[in-house]
Amino acid sequence: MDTTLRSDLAARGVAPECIETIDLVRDVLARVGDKWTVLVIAALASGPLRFTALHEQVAGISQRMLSQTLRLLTKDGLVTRTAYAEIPPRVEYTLTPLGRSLSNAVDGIVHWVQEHQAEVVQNRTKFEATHPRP
Amino acid sequence: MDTTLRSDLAARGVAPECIETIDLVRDVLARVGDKWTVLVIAALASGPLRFTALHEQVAGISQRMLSQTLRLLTKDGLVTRTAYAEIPPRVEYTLTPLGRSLSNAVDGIVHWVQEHQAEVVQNRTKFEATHPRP
DNA sequence: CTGAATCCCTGCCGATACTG
DNA sequence: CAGTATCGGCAGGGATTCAG
Repeated sequence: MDTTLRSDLAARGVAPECIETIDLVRDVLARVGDKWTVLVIAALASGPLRFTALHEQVAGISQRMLSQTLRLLTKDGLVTRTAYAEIPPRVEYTLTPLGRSLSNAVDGIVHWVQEHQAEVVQNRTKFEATHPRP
Repeated sequence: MDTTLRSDLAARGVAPECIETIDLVRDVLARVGDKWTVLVIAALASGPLRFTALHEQVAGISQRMLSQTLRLLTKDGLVTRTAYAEIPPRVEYTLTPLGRSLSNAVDGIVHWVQEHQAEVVQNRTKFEATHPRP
């Protein structure tokens, strides 16, 4: 846990419950900002999927990362894991209502990108043109 | 640039312009999900600030990271950098309209956290209780 | 099929020191 | 004041192997 920021904020008299919120905001942003989480959520948005299906649907993800991502999502209550006692085993992952609501919040950023994509790309190329990196 | 995902998506026939958007969505999410960007944007939301003021306002950030973060934000056109030819030098950073619009989009996630904070925390503790990690 | 465990490499980021 | 340069730790994540 990032103790540094917490103590820095506390040192300047920020209210504890406010620090908690700031901490969780950063935590959630880091989570949705990681390499795979949003892709997994997006894949689950259209309905429940089992492990292998997810592995196929989310392009390029490794088993390790899929497993880890799903465990974290399950832990936060964004995804439910249902294991059926069969042979071979079958496990289904489903987006919870909480997970859907987060997905909707993330959609806000997706829409922002869709609206401002051209502008950002243009800014980048213009910046590189005026700021030569030798 | 994550070539892997791009080729994986291309291999299954996803439209090129759609891949570009997906790429930029991940890029923006990774940016706002990094350790400092949102804090810097939040600090600039209330008005222009110079380098040192930002360094004091954003708790715990190093000069290196502040400088780097500001350069990336400037490159994308989210922040403008204005240097005054004085001694000692003075540089002001200001959020652009584009930066403000992104800030608003991120607010959606902040609100989500504020609404569902308790639920997430509760889910986590419950998960740890039912999933003992020796 | 659904993972967990291990190895290893890369890149992020903090600390420190230096410049115009 | 406003940065850049350099070094080093360490955590994210990919490939592979093992297990239930």
